Amino acid sequence: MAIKKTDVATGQASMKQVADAAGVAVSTVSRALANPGRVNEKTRKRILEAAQTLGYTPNAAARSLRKGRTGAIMIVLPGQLFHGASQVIPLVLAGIDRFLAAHGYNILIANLDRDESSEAHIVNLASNGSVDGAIIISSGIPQTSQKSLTQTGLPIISALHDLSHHGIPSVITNESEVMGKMTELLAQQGHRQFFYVAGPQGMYHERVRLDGIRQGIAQADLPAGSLRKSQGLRPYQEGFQIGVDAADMFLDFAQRPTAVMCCSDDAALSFIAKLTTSGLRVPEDVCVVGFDGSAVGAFVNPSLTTIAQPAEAIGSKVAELLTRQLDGEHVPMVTQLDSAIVRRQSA
Amino acid sequence: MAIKKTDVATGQASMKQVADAAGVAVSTVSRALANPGRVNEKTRKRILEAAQTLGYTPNAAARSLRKGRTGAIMIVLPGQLFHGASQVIPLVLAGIDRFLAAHGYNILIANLDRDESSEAHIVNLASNGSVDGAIIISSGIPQTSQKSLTQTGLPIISALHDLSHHGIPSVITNESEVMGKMTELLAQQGHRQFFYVAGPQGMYHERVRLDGIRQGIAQADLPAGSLRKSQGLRPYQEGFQIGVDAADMFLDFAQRPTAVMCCSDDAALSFIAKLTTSGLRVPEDVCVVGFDGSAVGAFVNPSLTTIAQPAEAIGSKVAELLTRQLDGEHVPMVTQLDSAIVRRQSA
DNA sequence: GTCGTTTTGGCAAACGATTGCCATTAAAGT
DNA sequence: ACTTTAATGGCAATCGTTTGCCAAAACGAC
Repeated sequence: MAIKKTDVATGQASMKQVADAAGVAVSTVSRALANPGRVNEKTRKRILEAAQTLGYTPNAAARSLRKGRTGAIMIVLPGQLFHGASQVIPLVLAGIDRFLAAHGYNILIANLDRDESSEAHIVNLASNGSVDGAIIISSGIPQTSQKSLTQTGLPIISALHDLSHHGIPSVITNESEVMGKMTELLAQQGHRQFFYVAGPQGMYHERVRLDGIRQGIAQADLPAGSLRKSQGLRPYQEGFQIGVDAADMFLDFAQRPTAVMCCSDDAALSFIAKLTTSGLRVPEDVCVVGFDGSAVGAFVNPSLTTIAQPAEAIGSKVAELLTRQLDGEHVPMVTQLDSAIVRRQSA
Repeated sequence: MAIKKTDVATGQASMKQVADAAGVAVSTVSRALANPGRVNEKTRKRILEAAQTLGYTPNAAARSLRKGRTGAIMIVLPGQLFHGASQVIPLVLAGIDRFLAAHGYNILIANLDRDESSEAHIVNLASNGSVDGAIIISSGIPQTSQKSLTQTGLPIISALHDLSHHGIPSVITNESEVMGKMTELLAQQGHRQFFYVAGPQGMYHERVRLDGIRQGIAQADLPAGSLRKSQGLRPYQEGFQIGVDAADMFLDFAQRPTAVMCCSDDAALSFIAKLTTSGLRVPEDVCVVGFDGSAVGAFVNPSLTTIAQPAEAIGSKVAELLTRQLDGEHVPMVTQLDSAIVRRQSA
């Protein structure tokens, strides 16, 4: 603490220094910068010049301490990100980023993983005033043994997962409906036996997509037994292994289904690769459809029929809802956007 | 400002409230929490209990204002992230995250894009005291018309790009050497004409990799004219289009090269797809190798020969160097880690 | 019981910005 | 010229922590 007040070499310039340089009080500097009309245009210009010369940047900690807001939004990711070809999460992020940046918010990515320490970190960020709101992407509510994110009182919106029953406004897609439509389409093409390459059992997406398939099968007047599924022991991040495991199971069937629907494009790609290696032809012998609409799907052989979610739109919608909530508006508990079937060679 | 000091309903509990509840002064609470030995074990226990009951979490803004440090490290991404199958950046991130989390730092992802406003945002974060250090991943130095990141005085480390000539310690791989080795390997297999599917012209990676290929060609006693290359008009993010464009060029050659090396796996995948569609066989007619070691490469047909960078190791190394620099240690300007050739079917 | 030493806890000053309130000055109205 | 009103700038409190310094209390040695 031997540093003198007037020390200029200490990296950043403070408002005090700008004030001294311009010959005014700090309060005037503050107003000149934030409150356009409040200070005489002439002094204001002098202050701006001084700030410019000193390379002044307002200190974030001091500002948010005083204002009680930080202008930052926390993004909670589903964890162990990006281990496949799927681009859904990055695109959602891009949508969020675009909207929030345009509205003067910063985004703060809270986690790259979802282990115990990450959960603690997330809840802590929410509790210690680092952020003004949170967006949960495609996952459940972060919580530690002590406290859950909802208990922090922070405004939260969920993307891709329906968490409305926990009181969290959610932006989701009609994935159930689209899966049903896809099933009907395949049935119309003459398929009678279906196989679903499942993601992690019991997860939200799995429940609703499976529901959709079952409805599609009923709609096509086929027996419920027309659908078989893989076990669903792995998380989405292990998409390629999901496909490989499922292919092993598939190849062992005495009577093989002819239409295969996968929980992700990653799973579909490795599933197809394994089938091809075993001498089966896609789509001649077996039709395979993915899920996600990954860009890579257009550049593989055969190109991949899949379901594309409006990922970027979901992102900006979620961001919009959060900012509206921060402004005290009331937002709908469920917002639904439409996914689309992308028809290519594999089905 | 009509809120009374004693107002408890205001969300977060403050240290003052904990102090009151425990019947001590705030300074004692602070010491009890941070400075184990400094306060009597009995009062300490009472304070911890009070904190627990009130759900106290120290305010981040206040703490960092006082301490002058935030405990956060800024990550600068190369922009428009993750539009292909490459996993390099995410893996580097994972490595960074693991190391920094273990050492008590938070990570703050500064940008998802790299446009003008992102650059400004990055420089601003560095200037306003939000972070203690920065890691630049595979890109140049962020700068606005006013100020560059280096001028903020913030400790910086670079990953994947060699920025040592700007005074920034850098962790890179031997990509030049490996490309040379790969070229020699192909020459040994009998290939005499090479084609390089180029990334954005003039970029660091492009220069060193091309150098490596040229050296490999010289090493194999082949004329410099054995190497042709595509134009390199697109950024890495448009990897699939890079491959498609290059394939168009390739197919137009009167005398086609038989060995193709690509700047990314994305480019290799779409290049192969286009060739296959045009009736060429890989690897029988043309050998193709990628770059990145993407997971998807093992699950396509033919599976992709590629070069895998030690991405996660790079991440943790970069993080380690930064923490050491923050502790006042001197760190080497260049650290090099080894990439490896992954031999699969496409070459 | 006295004196010296070590614990232990509190006071108050920072950190850097924002903002309510007041004093001064300038402009306008009569 | 005198009063009223508006414009302008400064003082000082405040946000929630951390920490140097000091005083009180506890302890030990004699």
